Amino acid sequence: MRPTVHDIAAKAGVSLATVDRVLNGRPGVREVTREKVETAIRSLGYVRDVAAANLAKGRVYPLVFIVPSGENPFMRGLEDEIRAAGSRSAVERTSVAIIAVPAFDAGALVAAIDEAVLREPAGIAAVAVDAPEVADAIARARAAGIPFVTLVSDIADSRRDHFAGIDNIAAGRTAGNLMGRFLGVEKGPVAVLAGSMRVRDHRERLEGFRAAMAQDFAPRTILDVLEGQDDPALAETLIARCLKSHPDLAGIYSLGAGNGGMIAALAAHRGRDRVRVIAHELTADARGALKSGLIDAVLNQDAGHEVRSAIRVLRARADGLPVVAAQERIRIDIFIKENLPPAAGEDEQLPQARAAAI
Amino acid sequence: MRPTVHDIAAKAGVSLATVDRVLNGRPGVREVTREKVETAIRSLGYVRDVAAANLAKGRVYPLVFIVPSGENPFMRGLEDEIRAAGSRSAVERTSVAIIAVPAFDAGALVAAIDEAVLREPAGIAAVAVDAPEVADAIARARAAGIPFVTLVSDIADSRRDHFAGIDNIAAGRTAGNLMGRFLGVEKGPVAVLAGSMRVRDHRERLEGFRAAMAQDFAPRTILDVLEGQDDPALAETLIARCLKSHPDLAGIYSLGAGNGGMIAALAAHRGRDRVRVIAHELTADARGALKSGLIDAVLNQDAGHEVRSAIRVLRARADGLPVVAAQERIRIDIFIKENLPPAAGEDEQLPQARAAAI
DNA sequence: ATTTTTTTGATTTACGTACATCAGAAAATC
DNA sequence: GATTTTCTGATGTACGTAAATCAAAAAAAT
Repeated sequence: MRPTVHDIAAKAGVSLATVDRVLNGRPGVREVTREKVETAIRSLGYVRDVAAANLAKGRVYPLVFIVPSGENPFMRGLEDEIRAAGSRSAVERTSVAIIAVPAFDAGALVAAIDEAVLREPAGIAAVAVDAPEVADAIARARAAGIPFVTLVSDIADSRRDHFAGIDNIAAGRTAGNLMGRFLGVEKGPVAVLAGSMRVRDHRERLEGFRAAMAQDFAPRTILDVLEGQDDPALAETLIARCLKSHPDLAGIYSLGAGNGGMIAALAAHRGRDRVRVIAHELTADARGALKSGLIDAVLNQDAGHEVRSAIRVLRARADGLPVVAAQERIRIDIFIKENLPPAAGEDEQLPQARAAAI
Repeated sequence: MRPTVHDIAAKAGVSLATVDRVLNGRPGVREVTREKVETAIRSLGYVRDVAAANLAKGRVYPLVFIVPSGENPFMRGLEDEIRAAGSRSAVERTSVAIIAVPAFDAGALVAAIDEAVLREPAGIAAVAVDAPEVADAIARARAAGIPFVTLVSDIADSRRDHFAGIDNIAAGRTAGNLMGRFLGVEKGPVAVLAGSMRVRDHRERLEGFRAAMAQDFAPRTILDVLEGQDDPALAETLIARCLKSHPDLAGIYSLGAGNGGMIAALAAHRGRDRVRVIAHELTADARGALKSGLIDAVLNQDAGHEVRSAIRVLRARADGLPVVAAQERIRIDIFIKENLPPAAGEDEQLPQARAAAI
C-alpha cells in the first residue's frame, strides 16, 4: 500500500498535526523537526493523494471559457470539447461555464471578459482577438488575480499566462513543405485562401507558408491572399473566380475556416485533380473532401487537447504551481486520406455504457 | 454544489442505504422504489464522485505490462511511458509492474504471461508475438478471469480483449501514399527495410504500402524486402549494399525499428538527396535525420497514448464497463521537419516544480 | 391471523487528507 | 525562576461514497 500521512508521522516520530503543518507549509514548526518530517516523506516516497485532498478541501475550480459564436465548425467542435471536459470534470472538481461572443468582435470579447471577471472564477480561457483593448481587458483580469489563457488564437503584447494552441508559423511552414513536395516539378502558381489578415493566426500561417516554400523549393508565384472572412459563400465565389482566371493554378492553401465553400467550388471545377489542396482543421467537410480526393492534406489542431491543456494550466496557476510549457505544446497533426481517424459520430457512447458509468 | 447521495435520498424519500443499493446494483429493492430513486438521480443530475468512491472502496488495480527487452529505442520509450503512467497512478489507483522478455521470443513471452497470471493482477498488457502458443497463454489468462490487452503488436486468433496500437495496414498505406506523392514523376525503384516478416505489424505495413502505391500512383518497382532484424548494424549493411547496387534508387520505406543503421548508411552515401525516405517511430535518431533532411517523413504511434489507452481498457474490463473501441483508436502521426514536437528531454520538470507538486 | 420472506431504515466505520482547536511541552526572554 | 513565546501533540470534524450490521416495516405466503 501507498504510504499515508500516518506512516510519515510514525516514521518521523511526530504527530499527525506536525506532518500536516509541514506538508501544507503552515507556520509553527522548528527547522529540525521540519527536516525530520521531510526526510521521512522522501524515504517513504510519499505522494499526496490528490483525490482525497481535493475531497477534503471541497475545492472547486470554476472556469470560464469564451468562444466565438457562429457556424464555424471548428469552433463548434471546440465548444463540444469544452462541454465534454466539463462533464468529465467530476473527478477534477472543475466546473466550466461557456460564454459565446460574435467572432472577430473585439468589443464583445472585452465585454465578455469583464463580465467573466465579475463572476470571480478560478480562471478564464478565451479565443483571443488581436486588439489592444482586448489586451487591456486581459490585464484587468490578471490584476483581479484571475489566471488567463488564450485558446487557439493568441494575442500580442498581452499579460496572458499561457497560449493553448499551435505554433501557427510552424503550421504554415508544414503546409508549405508539403505543398512543395506535392507539387514537385509541376509549374503554376499557388493561391492562398484566408479568413482575414487581421487575425494573427492567419497572418502567421501565411508567413510560415511563404518562408518554407521559398526556402526549400524552386521559385513559385504565390497569388495575392483571398480573404474569405471564414464565410463559406464568399470563399466559394473567390475560389471559383480564381480557378477560372488561373487555368494553370497548381495549388491552394486554405489556412482559415469555411472550407465548405472552397470544397464546393473545387467540386464544380473540371480537371480538378491537377490542383493540390492543403487545408486546415479536420471538420466533416474536410474529412469528406480528403476521402474523395478533393483535398490532399489537412493540418489539424486537436481541440480536445487544447481544451484539456487550457484547464490544466489554469488549475496549476490557480494553485500557484509551475507550468511545464513544453509539456503543454499542442501538436500539428497532418492527415491524408490514409490516416484519417474515426469521425466524431463513430465514437459516441452507447446508452448502456452511459448508464453503467454512473 | 453538486448533488450527493444524501440529496437523492431526501428527494426520493428513501434512506441512504436504499440509494446505495440502487446505485451499486445491490439486491433487495422493490421495483417501484428503484424507479423512484432513479427518477431522483436523473432529475437532480447526480453524477457519482469517482474520487470519493475510489477512496471509499480502497480499490487498487494492479496491472502487469510485458515488454520486449533489448535496445529497440521505441520499446525503451514505451517502457518509460509505462513507468510514467505508473507514477501518475496515484489518482487513478492503478499500480503497474513491468516484466521484460527477449524480443520475438514466443516461449519467453508465454512464460512471462503465465507468471503474470499467478500474481492475480487486475489486467495484463503485452507486446504480442504472433504465435499460437502465445494465443493459448492469453486464453489461459482470460480463463483465469484476467483481462488482456495486446500492445503495439497484435496477435491473430486470440482471445485478447483489445488491441492498443495502430492499424498497421493503414500506416503502410499512409507511407505508400506519401511516398508516391514525394516521388512524383521521378523514376526508379523503392526499397523496403523491415525487421522481420514473421512479425505481424511488419507484414501488415508492407501490405498496405504496396496496395497504396499500386492503387494511386504510376507502376513502380518495389524491391525485395530487406530484413534487418531490427538490428542497426545489419540494417546499415543492407542499406549500403542496396544503395550501391541500385544507383537509380528513388525511395526507401523503413517500416521496422533500428533506423540508426539505415541513417548511418544514408549519411555515408553521396547524392543522397535523390532518395526519399519514410521511416517509422520518432526516436532520437529519426528526429535528427528529419532535421538534417536525411529522412523525409516519419510515421509515429504515440507510445504514451497507447499505454494510457491500455490502462483505461483494462480498468474498464476489470469493472465490467464497456469499452468504446473508436475512442481508443490510436492515431497514426505524420511528422516532417516542420511539425516536429519538442524532444522528450525538453519537457523535463524542474526540481522546484516537483517539490511544489507534493 | 400467523409466519415467512422481502424490502427498507438507521447507524456506524472506513478511505486519506484538510483544517481547526486547545492543551501541554519546550525553548527563548526577562 | 518566572514569564512569554514558540513549537508540538491530541483530538475531532468534514469531504462523498462504500459497505456492513441490525432492527423494523411491509409484503407475501401459509
